[in-house]
Formats: sequence, structure tokens, C-alpha cells
Amino acid sequence: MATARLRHAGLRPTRQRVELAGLLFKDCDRHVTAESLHDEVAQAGVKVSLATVYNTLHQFTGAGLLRQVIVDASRSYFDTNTGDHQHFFLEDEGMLIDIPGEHIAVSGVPSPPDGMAVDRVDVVVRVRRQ
Amino acid sequence: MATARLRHAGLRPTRQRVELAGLLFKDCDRHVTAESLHDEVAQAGVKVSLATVYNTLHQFTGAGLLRQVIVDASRSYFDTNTGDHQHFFLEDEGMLIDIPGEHIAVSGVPSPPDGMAVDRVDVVVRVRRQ
DNA sequence: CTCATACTTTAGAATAGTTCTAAGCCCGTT
DNA sequence: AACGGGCTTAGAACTATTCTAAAGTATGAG
Repeated sequence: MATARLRHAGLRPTRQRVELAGLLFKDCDRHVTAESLHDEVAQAGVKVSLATVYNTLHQFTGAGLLRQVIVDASRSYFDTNTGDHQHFFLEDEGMLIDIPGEHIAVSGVPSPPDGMAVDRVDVVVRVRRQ
Repeated sequence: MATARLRHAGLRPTRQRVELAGLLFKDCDRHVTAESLHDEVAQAGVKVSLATVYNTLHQFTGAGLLRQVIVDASRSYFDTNTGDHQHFFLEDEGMLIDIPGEHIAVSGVPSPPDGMAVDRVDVVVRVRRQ
């Protein structure tokens, strides 16, 4: 459950973090923005400030519970799936869909510049209506 | 030259657009941000407002002369190379390096959701020092 | 060449997402 | 129960970007 997961990640299980973790990790994999999560937690009748939502998303990301996905210049998405996978990005709706890592492969990446190591390879398949 | 290129793209060759196009398309492929280009044009002793730099970058992108690259949540990059290629992103320095399209390949992309068509596949190889 | 007009540029204000501040709160330990 | 350090929060601040509306300018017609 949420409390144990937080403790294991070295994060004090405060009311706010437990609430947010509950929403984020309840069911399936999810993609949220700070604002969407803030709305959702408010909808659930819990009061958590937007600043705390931002803090929490970053702490969870630092602890490896979330992964930040950069696909849109105007806002940040966070993904509850931290495993090997990539994304479709529906540009019309600003929505992400996972592509399992087993399905997709990138080949022919040149060796990185001297003194650099590959941190991650991100693939974004941008799709539009029609 | 810049003037002809602008006319061909259906853009009136104003002093500002000609100056910016001159800087952008003079030599090799380049990656700029609005701010870096604004600094550069100022350095060259020309006065172009930041708003015009933004306008121009977007108009050039709309005309197919530039391509916007989304790799960083906090700012937009524009690439003078509009051909098929991908990028290394040096996270420590906020710098982009092209990976030629012949070198890199993505396979196993599932078919997009119903009613959607693939617009573009972007690969970002994030690298860090050491 | 001159003019009219529509398109451009610009300074400054406005906006949106995000981060910061500092004051009070609360979790875990003693 | 009390304490101490981390946590939360409202609101201000910040930053990249976009908007506004007023002044400037390229272009085609005459």
C-alpha cells in the first residue's frame, strides 16, 4: 500500500503524500500533469495545495516512483510506469499512451560524444486525428 | 540567399527576417533557442525585438524552414535541419547534436490508435557527463 | 514615383506553468 | 507529552512565451 511504498522510498508518509500515492498507484499505469492530479485530488474531496502536488511529483520522480515525460513545450507529464517503454503522444488531446518496451526498438544509435554516457533513449510517436 | 528563400516560403523579406535567416542558414545546421538567437542578433549589432524573434521562429517553422525540438521542459529549441534525423541531448549543457537519419532506426512501432496517423517519430538520446 | 493597404514590428503588459518564501504544521522519536 | 526537523501552504515571484495595439514598412496599383 501507499504508506509502505513511501517509507521504502525514504519519504515520510504524510497525509498528502499518501493521498497522492493512492491516486497515482491505485490501478493501471497513469500519465498525469501537476494540474490534472491537483484537480483529481480536489475532486476526491481532499485538500492538497498545488505547490505540494509539484513538490510531491518531483520527490516521487527523484525516488524512482515516477518518470517525467517531456513531449509538450507547455507542460510536464509524469508517468507511473517507470519501466522500459515509450509513448504515443496524441497532439490534439495532449494525451499519452504507452508503447511496451518489448514492441519497440531503436537501433543504430552512434556512440555518444567523448566523456558522455547515455542516460536514456526516449521515443515519442506523435500522432494526430485523421 | 535569405531574401529568395523567404519569398519562396511566402514570407515578406523584412529587414528582421532577412537578418535572422542570414544567421540561421549561413553555415552548417544549427540549434537555437529564442533567447540565444536574440542574443546573437544583438551581438551582430542589429536590433530585433524578442517578440519578433519568437514570431519569426514560429513563422519559419510553419513554412518548413525550421523544426521545433522538444527536449527540455523549460525552453524550446529550433533546428535548421528539417530533414530526417534525431538528436543527442547533452543534459548538463542543454545542447543538441544531430544524429543522421541514416544511422538510426526505430522498429516495432505499433499501429496508432483508430483514426490517428503518425505525424513524426522523435528520438532523443539523453546523455550526461562521465 | 507615390500612395494606399495589408502585413510587420515592437515595447510593454499579460499569461501560464512552475518555483520560491517563510510561517505554521505534523510525523516520529525520546 | 514534548521536541525537532522535515512538510505543507498561501501567496508572491519567476521565466518563457504570447498578446496588444500603436507605429512602421514592403508591395502593387495607378
